[in-house]
Amino acid sequence: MSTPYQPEIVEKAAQEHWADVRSFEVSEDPDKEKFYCLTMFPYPSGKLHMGHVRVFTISDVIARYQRMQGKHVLQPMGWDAFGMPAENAAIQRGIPPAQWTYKNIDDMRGQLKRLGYAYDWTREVTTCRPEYYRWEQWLFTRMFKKGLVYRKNAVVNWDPVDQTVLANEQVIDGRGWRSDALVERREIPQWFMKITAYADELLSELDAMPGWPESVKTMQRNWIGRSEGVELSFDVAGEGEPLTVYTTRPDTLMGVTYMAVAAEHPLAARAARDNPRIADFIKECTTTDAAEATLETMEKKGMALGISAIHPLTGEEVPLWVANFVLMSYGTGAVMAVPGHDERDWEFARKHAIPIKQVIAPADGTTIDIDEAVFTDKGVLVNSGEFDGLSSDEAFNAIADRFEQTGRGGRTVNYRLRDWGVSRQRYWGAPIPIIYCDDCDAVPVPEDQLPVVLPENVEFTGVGSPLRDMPAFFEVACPRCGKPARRETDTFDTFVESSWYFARYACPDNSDSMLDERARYWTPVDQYTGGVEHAILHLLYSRFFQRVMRDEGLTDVSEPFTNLLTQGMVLKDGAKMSKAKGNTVDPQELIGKYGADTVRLFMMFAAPPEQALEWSDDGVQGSYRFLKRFWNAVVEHADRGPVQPLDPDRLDESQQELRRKTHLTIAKISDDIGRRSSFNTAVAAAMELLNAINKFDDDSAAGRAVKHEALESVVLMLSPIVPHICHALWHELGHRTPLIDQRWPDTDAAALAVDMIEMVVQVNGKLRARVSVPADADNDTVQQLAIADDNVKRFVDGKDIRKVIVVPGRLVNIVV
RNA sequence: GCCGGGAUGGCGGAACUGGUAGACGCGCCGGAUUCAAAAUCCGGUUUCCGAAAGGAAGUGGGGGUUCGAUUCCCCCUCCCGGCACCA
Repeated sequence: MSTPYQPEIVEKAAQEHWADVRSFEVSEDPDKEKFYCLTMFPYPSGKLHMGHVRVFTISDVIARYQRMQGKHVLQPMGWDAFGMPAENAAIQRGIPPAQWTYKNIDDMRGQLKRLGYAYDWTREVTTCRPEYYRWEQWLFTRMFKKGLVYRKNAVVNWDPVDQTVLANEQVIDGRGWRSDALVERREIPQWFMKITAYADELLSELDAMPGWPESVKTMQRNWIGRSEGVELSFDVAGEGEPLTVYTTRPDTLMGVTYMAVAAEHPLAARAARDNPRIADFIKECTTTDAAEATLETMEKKGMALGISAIHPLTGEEVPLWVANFVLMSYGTGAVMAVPGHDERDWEFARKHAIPIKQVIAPADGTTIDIDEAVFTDKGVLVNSGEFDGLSSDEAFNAIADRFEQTGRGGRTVNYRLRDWGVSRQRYWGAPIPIIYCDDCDAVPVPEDQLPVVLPENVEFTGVGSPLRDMPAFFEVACPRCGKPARRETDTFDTFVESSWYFARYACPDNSDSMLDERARYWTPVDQYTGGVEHAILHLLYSRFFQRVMRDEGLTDVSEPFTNLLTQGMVLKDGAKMSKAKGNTVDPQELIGKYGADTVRLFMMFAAPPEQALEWSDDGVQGSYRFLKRFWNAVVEHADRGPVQPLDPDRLDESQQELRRKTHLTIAKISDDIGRRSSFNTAVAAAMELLNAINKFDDDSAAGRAVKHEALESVVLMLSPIVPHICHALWHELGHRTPLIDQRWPDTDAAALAVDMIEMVVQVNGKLRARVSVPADADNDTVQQLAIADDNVKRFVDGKDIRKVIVVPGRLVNIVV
């Protein structure tokens, strides 16, 4: 009786072997082709969840596959350890955020090890450690000196009851999640990084990134939102300062019938001084959260200010409105409104009985009724005086020229992208290295005083940051003049840590500089894998930081991630697994029941990596069943003793057939994993081959040799996905050297050759027969064979053959 | 609201460049084994008509291009991700 499959024993043995010989620890070797395989590092939230298991397994399969291709593979792991959940846990359980975080990291590291991932644990990075975040503090001070960071007022969600700033996530239906108070938009001074200085480069380089999904590049392009337009100024009656607006459609300028400013705009404030209704309206506008989705979906409201702007071309007066959909943080906080040719302006004008003027007519000469429907396409100018008859594009230039000549505006390039606000009014983050001095203003902390260490043993109440109650932290001397000064108590956005960790894995132990020569060897990341929810922010900030580091002379690399794979979520009952929904499945439990390999196999088999994966308990059992069949097939074969060497020239037909299947499968799986990242079909192909092996009943010496080759191939090809069972089965097949050091199998082209192929015959596009034809038959022969088929005759006889299409090797379509 | 993605048997999915729709797995049905059950093994399984051979329909809905469309184009519905302080 053979040994049954016992995952716990098999997996322990494999993991001990990898640990003993330090299989995954790598150092720089310029003679070898490197492959840097990285997963978006996890937030240490407590325990591993299925989403983690999925993304880490995908990455591990790629890393192990590349290693078998002979690459020198680095796969590190670390912790995105700052963030709000630690503060929440601290409030709920009275544990300091640091203590909670370190405990979670220890738990999750243990779970990762049990899953057998090929990580170089000597490079582990934890972002809440001063030895990590000191370098982003250092880079911030460098950026300060270059003018790449600056301070300005910016909007936050203010909870008037708890007297705290809330994250967008903490605002539920416009109310604070704990206080239930209506949230207000409030402006406070915050630090910004000038990502817009890199907008052009971040945009144009996307064209040279074939390794990224088109969808992600499109999202980034749209997010950066480069537009070419015209900036023009309107005089305001009774005001010295003109009102400047930006438009991409200066051709519609003659159709302006009103203008709108943001609630926070000085002109709105002026009008509110002697009009309490306007003051109330402005108050109402700021009683909302700051999320763009909220502002874009709420009812469009506005109020006339009783102030007029002067149309810069006609001199006519147009009324000025304050509107809740105009944002102070976008552009100038003011827009010109052309209701005839802009959807939102049209609806607003209809609602408030503002005149709608048609100034663009369709280019094809059709007439339209502008009071019935808005017309947003480009066309030909009408009702526009001297510009009548020009096309929209001609008018764009004519009007832009006019403003440039009069000095009242001109062509500008505008970006939707805004500078990155990095200040957070929270405790559990990296301190922003700034000291405020009454005389010297904001002074960056000098390099020799870094890091600014976050005190870890704190009393955490949840109302405001504890740093504000710690004079020992914030009472400092001004680094420039030595007078008493105050340290910044805001911390960095946690996206700052995740914007450069990938580079730090190359040299996590360097205490003298942010990066060193080792980073030049390992970066850029060859394969980056993570959730599609990071398609814009994290990936764009990382691309920005990489360039800042480049311009600081730390690296020559501009793009941090050469190839990107965005994996889908893990769902159960059609919804994302989450504690709140109570539909989570604990990976630990499943590993205990079936072993890590079964969980890994199911994750890779159940869905393509980019798509959402629907959890299925039955599916996991199916994966377990497959591994048992796999185990038994190899063990039973091995139990029959050693095999003779394979002689490919002396095989009978069924032996040739199995050998052909083996090499077809090698070609298929190599392509699926290596080129397509299509792991689910790779597993399916391996299952098919194993089914063929199990049906192959031939105990002759040649038969056993063919079977041996087939089983070895399956073991090698499944090893990136289920490395533990394959490690054991490789030994079972008689090998002394461990599987982890084996190369990927090669396809033998000679084994793929066939004499006859099956072709499909269609009549008028409908499948009518299958015919067997010689592989080298020409089109005429194929056509004759197809028409000779009895069932084909039934549909062709008595009709005229109009056309015959032969797709070589595939099908014949007879059109009658 | 805006940007990106998705929809295929009872279920997860396959069909890669416009060329056999439903690979592989789950579930279910039937059989073998068993005192019995579990486990395992063998066979079947899109729907409808038919004993079968075979035929008809069929990839979210509507239209179009093509000898041929799950695949390309237009319109629509629903679902998911992101929207700058969740990570």
